[in-house]
Amino acid sequence: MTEAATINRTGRKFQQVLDGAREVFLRDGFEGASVDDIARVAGVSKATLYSYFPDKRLLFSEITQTECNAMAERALNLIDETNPPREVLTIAASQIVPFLLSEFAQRIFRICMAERDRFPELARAFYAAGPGMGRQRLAEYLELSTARGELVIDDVQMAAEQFSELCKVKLWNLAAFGVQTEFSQEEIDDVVTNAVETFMARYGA
Amino acid sequence: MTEAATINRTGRKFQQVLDGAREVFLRDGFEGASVDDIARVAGVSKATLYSYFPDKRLLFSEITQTECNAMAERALNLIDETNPPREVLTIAASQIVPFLLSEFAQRIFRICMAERDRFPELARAFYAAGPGMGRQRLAEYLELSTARGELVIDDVQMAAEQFSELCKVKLWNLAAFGVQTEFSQEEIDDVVTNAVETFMARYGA
DNA sequence: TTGCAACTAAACTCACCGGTTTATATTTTT
DNA sequence: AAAAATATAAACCGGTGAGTTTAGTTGCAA
Repeated sequence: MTEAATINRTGRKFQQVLDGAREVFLRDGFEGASVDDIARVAGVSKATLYSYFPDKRLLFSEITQTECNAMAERALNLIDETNPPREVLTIAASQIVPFLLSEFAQRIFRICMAERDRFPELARAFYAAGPGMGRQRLAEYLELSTARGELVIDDVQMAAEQFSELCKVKLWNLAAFGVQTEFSQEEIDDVVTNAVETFMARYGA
Repeated sequence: MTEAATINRTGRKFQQVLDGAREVFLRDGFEGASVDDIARVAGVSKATLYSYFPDKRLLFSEITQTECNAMAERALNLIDETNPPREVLTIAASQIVPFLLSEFAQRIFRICMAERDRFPELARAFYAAGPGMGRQRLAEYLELSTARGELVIDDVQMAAEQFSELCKVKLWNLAAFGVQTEFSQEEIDDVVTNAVETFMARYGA
């Protein structure tokens, strides 16, 4: 007994269900999304949906985990370690800032916050795959660059955190609180250059 | 006609309702809180509650607006402008960091994120009363200190934002994503001194 | 004492939602 | 073509939650 309550991935319309669930969950969050709505958007009957997934929670976990992995993948291929720090950091910031402001990153972040009590694992997984991974990657570069004598850093983890945080200045709060949703290239560049400038003022060789 | 659907503040137990609603909303958020539960915690019948507030939404707005104003009040009396920047900023950061990590600030933030689509005004009001107000206050000090020649800042708004953001390093993310909830004085001091150090490296005279 | 206003508990309406079942139809396999 | 697997619509179940109604109680003021 004790049915494993697992996911049945064999059906013809499995991918349709995933796609529909992704759309609705990203739009409405966990509580906000109704299973009927997901089935309708997926172009599938509710019974079919339930023949793949034992319940709503597992469907939600599946979607968000997939999304987190996809994000980690994207975040990984950002840094070219051969250039001098100022250049590397400027390029990195130029990619980090718009990503942090993207509809996608903002949605996922909000869902994590909203469902943190219901799904503590979700927020933690997102942290590990997203901000945590990015900072780790950055810390490795800073370590290398310090060894080369290009930077002077005693605590690379702290330095990496500070740089990430400097990338959130101004615009991220505006986006998160819904005060402003569109950002000009000038606004972004301003944040990027100031992040690099402040970072280099402290850690530049 | 078109009943104003307004709040009736005259009843004897009005304050009880507010107190109960504050507790339950802060604990469970908007969707998570049931009106029955609020009435029970407030020690009041549901009919009485509905004789004060036309609906749940308005009750929620009332509570959160009150909370935001209270927070703005607290945040205002932080800075003593007569001391040198390094000291002022260290003291400010020492108060800002623990506040950002407090159960209260975290709860309100999460509720704002969770209900951003349902109550866009709520998140914006919180931003204006909280982060926005704090940064404005800090910017004024930086302006003053720059005029005195103690600091060298061309864009004080940007500098204020950077300092606030440096206060969020490491610990705030851990708290927001539920990875860690308790923080030692050492962890906090580490963030504070590094925030001040980095800030002064860029903007110190 | 009477009358009135606030309050109460409890039952009730109505809508929605997660999940199941049923009876039928379509595809795929043999 | 027959059998087996898969999908379907629609009805259904049990539960919950917002908001209303009702019938009765408390307390105060004239």
